[in-house]
Amino acid sequence: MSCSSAETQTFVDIPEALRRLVLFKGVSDETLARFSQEGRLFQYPKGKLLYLQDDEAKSFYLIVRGWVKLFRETIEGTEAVIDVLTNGHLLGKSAVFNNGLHGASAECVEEVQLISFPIRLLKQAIEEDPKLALNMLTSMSAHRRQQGREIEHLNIQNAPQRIGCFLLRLCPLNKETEITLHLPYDKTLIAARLGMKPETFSRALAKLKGETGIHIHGSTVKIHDMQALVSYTCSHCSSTFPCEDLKG
Amino acid sequence: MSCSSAETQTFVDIPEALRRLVLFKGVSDETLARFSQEGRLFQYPKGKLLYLQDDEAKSFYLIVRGWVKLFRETIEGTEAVIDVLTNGHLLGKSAVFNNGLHGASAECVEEVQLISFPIRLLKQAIEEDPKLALNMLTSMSAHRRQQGREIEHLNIQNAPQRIGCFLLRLCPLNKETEITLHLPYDKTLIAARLGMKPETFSRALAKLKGETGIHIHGSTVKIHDMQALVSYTCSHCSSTFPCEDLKG
DNA sequence: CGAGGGTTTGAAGTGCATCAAATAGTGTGG
DNA sequence: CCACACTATTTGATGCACTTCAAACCCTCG
Repeated sequence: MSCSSAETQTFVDIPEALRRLVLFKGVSDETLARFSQEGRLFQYPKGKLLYLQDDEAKSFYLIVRGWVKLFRETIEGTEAVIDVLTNGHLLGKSAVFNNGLHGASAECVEEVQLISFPIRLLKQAIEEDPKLALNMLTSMSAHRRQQGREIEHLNIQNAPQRIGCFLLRLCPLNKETEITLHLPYDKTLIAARLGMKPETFSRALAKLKGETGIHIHGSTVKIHDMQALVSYTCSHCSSTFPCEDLKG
Repeated sequence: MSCSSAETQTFVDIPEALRRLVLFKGVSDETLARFSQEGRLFQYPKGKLLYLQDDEAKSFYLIVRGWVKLFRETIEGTEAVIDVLTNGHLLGKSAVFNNGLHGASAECVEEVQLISFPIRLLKQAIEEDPKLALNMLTSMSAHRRQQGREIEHLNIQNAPQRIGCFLLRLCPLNKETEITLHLPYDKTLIAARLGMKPETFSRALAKLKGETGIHIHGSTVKIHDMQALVSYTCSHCSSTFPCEDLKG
């Protein structure tokens, strides 16, 4: 396994990490063992490019720690951020159905630990293990629904509402009381993720603050009236509040 | 099979129609026969609602003729058009992975002929026939890529460019010479499909005309310089021109 | 012919982008 | 611990794109 720049290896229980994934739920021990055996842990610094759009996909990855940005860019250099992924998310697996090519580029947003697996294992396992194929279908379907919501958001939510929606998806669902949370990555990236400019993000966040009484200090957000945030944000969306989340 | 309003039955070769679908490629004759046997042809008038978002899905559908609008709406009544489908497209199948609920509403845009199949057949067949599961994965994956492109378009293309992209996807790829085509459904609906208002569509189309030399008369579009259209449109997109299409 | 929906046009407003500059925050070396 | 460099974030001023509201036009169909 040849790898370019600054990466170190630490201990991670790969079989255990795999077992926790929805994608591998109910999958045969043999299959799991094969993945475990060929999985390799890496650590990459901020800025490390994992792969480029249209690269041939040799591996797919499970993120163990840190954030990875998925993006595509036009000839003119404009960049569209597709998604930003972290712990427990899988990366690059859909190349299996894309002629073996990556559909987007992936870059580490900060120091990242991930496990890489040969993508041929996945391709093979999907064909041989029907359970894995079903899991893949479930996960892909959830992803599709999520994308559908995003298309809708871009169409009918304004900037402050898109931010509200982003914040709500960070909230733990159980507690009723005041919620404090931290923005998971920097505001510029959140802005790009939501399809807006940093300046717009800043102003929209200020507006959201005024409209819903949330409190912001740096990357800390305090929500004391969840209901106000939900009603301001979700009125312009066809989904009802606790929107499903997705991993894998 | 109970059905509400004005529908009539005509002859359609259901086994043949199924065989043409990518989704059923390589699927066992037995499975195909089961679907054929339970498939029912219907004809619905313009405006007919096939199902509503969050309805329990009893059937999925294969469109034989006509156009069907897929949409979702907010509590406040704003409508987002997800997609508009026609001949050879399947409708409602993803409910299998959505707890048996439809993820969007579906309405006939004009007189429509379609074949309905019990969705339980599909659910069952996916679990029993690995080939069908794989086909489903392939088709879902293509759909996901398409959605990805749409998210990108909403982010980085302007209105005239989105229309240009829409037109390009209607063009046959072989011929080099002048292309004449007809808008497949009315402009108001195209506008909604592209995430803009009818007025914007009208003005943006006029602008596109000025920029690329296309000619428009009613619903007829003449493109004499394909290259001009491609370069105006696709410069703000991360995909290169002949974007893949998808059915099923 | 007249009604009604689809389409276009005009005038005015809103939201987001852009450009420019100030401010806050972070990490570095001294 | 401070000064500097550099980046992230905010703020202000201005412009463009798309929307909104209103009205005209056009086409089809009864």
